[in-house]
Amino acid sequence: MVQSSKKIQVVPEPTIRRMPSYLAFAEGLLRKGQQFVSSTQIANYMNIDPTQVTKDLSYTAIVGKTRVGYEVKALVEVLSEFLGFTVMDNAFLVGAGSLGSALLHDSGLSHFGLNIVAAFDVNSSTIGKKINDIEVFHIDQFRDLSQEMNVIMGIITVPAENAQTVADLMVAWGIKAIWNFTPARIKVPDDIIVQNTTLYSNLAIIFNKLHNDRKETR
Amino acid sequence: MVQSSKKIQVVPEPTIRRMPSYLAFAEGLLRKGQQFVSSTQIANYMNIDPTQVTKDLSYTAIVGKTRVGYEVKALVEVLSEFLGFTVMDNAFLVGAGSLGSALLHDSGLSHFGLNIVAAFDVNSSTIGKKINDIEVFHIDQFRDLSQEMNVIMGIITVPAENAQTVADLMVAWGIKAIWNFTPARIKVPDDIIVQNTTLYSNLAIIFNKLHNDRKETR
DNA sequence: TTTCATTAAAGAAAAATTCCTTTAATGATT
DNA sequence: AATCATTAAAGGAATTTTTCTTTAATGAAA
Ligand SMILES: NC(=O)c1ccc[n+]([C@@H]2O[C@H](COP(=O)([O-])OP(=O)(O)OC[C@H]3O[C@@H](n4cnc5c(N)ncnc54)[C@H](O)[C@@H]3O)[C@@H](O)[C@H]2O)c1
Ligand SMILES: NC(=O)c1ccc[n+]([C@@H]2O[C@H](COP(=O)([O-])OP(=O)(O)OC[C@H]3O[C@@H](n4cnc5c(N)ncnc54)[C@H](O)[C@@H]3O)[C@@H](O)[C@H]2O)c1
Repeated sequence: MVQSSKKIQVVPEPTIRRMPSYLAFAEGLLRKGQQFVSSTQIANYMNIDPTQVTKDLSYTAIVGKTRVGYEVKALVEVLSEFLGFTVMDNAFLVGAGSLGSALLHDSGLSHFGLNIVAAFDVNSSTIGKKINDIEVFHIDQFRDLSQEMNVIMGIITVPAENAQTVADLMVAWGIKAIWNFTPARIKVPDDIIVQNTTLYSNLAIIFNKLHNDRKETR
Repeated sequence: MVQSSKKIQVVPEPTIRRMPSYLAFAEGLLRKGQQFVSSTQIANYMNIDPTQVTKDLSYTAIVGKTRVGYEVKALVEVLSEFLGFTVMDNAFLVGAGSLGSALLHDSGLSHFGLNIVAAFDVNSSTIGKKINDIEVFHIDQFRDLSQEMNVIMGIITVPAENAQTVADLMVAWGIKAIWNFTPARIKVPDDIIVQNTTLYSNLAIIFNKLHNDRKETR
């Protein structure tokens, strides 16, 4: 079948999912001063097949050296670049509750290219406060701020029943991607990217394995 | 090919991943008083193919009625049961920092069958406190408590560099499954179930789509 | 210098997953 | 009562992803 625009994204999603872990591993090796790392080593760390690693890495610019492996420093650079972690993207977070606060606290996000510039809520007890130096505004101020700052991503951490309302708001003010942490599935125009992160799916997988006495890592 | 022990887990992992969202949707309909729901409706909500829904649901006990769909009440019950959300499992959480606290606050977990009975940390400023009625102990008290309580799962929310230490501890005290929120990949015996939940993978997927001007939901 | 073992890379095969097609059932409409 | 349209279910095709196999390169060891 001829696919015109779909051919753009050739990198399999599972590959992209694994890459941040490759990166984290490589960064660790870099700190320890290791110069080269083989696909076998990475595969062993990840509990996957070595050819999976080479295939995944073949999507990036890096080339390995036979009998030696990949240069750790180059690997870190190439993966960071490839994953878009080197350019900072600005984001708004809506719902500065338990999960929202945790994300605001997470320095890992800024390390991986995401800069949360402001948070929003409706609860007067949190509005006006600063969480990890990020101010919490009332949701009504959303408009003014999104214009000023160059914000392309919205993070939704409100209760599930309010997810759609918040999503609509985000779309209205020109946000391009939404990271949705609620179990609710939101409806947005086709050109808006939505990434649903449902923690409970992971729970379901664990329970399934537990009840079937299985022993996989993945 | 003949598969002896591997045949036990016949349910595809992607199916299990989708099920909690079906459940959340069905629960919403139940609250609204809707009696039946068709695969088309569910698929529309999830932005997937309707046959995917029927195939997924075919792994459970529920049978749909032609021209009507699935009974919402039965669907909720069957999915909850199937996903193991009806039996409560006890868990320990180690690392009562930002993310750990968020999880301790999350009532969704107990709704989905996970009961965090105690938290552990090394930071004296949090030890002794209660987060959402769950007490934070010093990590050294881990042993005594895991014996007393019937704890089968360990949740790791410490900094990545301490993940392995904590995992070793959890294994030593008989925990059967580990839910690992750090980007580090931990090494455990084969019979221990590990579920890695790396939020940064989701970030990588968003960035990839953003940079390729794609427009998928998934 | 020669042999050996380890490795990346590429391509093929296998497996898993999704998507499509067909069939039969049945509530709603006429 | 007859027709129509919607739906679940089952099977198979297509696609995607993983795993296996082969090849060539090269550092280390003999
Ligand atoms: N806490 C967790 O660890 C966790 C885990 C998995 C999923 N989640 C999901 O994340 C979401 C949030 O969970 P939480 O535990 O942080 O809940 P929470 O109640 O602690 O926080 C929600 C926040 O959103 C705010 N809010 C509500 N409606 C709003 C609106 N329309 N606009 C702006 N702000 C609004 C509330 O004032 C509150 O501060 C839920 O959907 C939950 O299922 C949370
Ligand atoms: N905060 C987030 O939203 C977020 C998002 C994605 C991933 N993560 C990951 O989750 C992990 C924790 O992140 P965080 O933001 O909660 O960090 P944090 O620093 O807020 O919390 C870590 C906690 O672990 C405790 N700790 C450290 N070593 C310990 C040990 N050996 N035993 C027991 N407790 C110990 C610390 O005292 C601290 O309270 C990190 O690996 C991070 O990458 C966090």
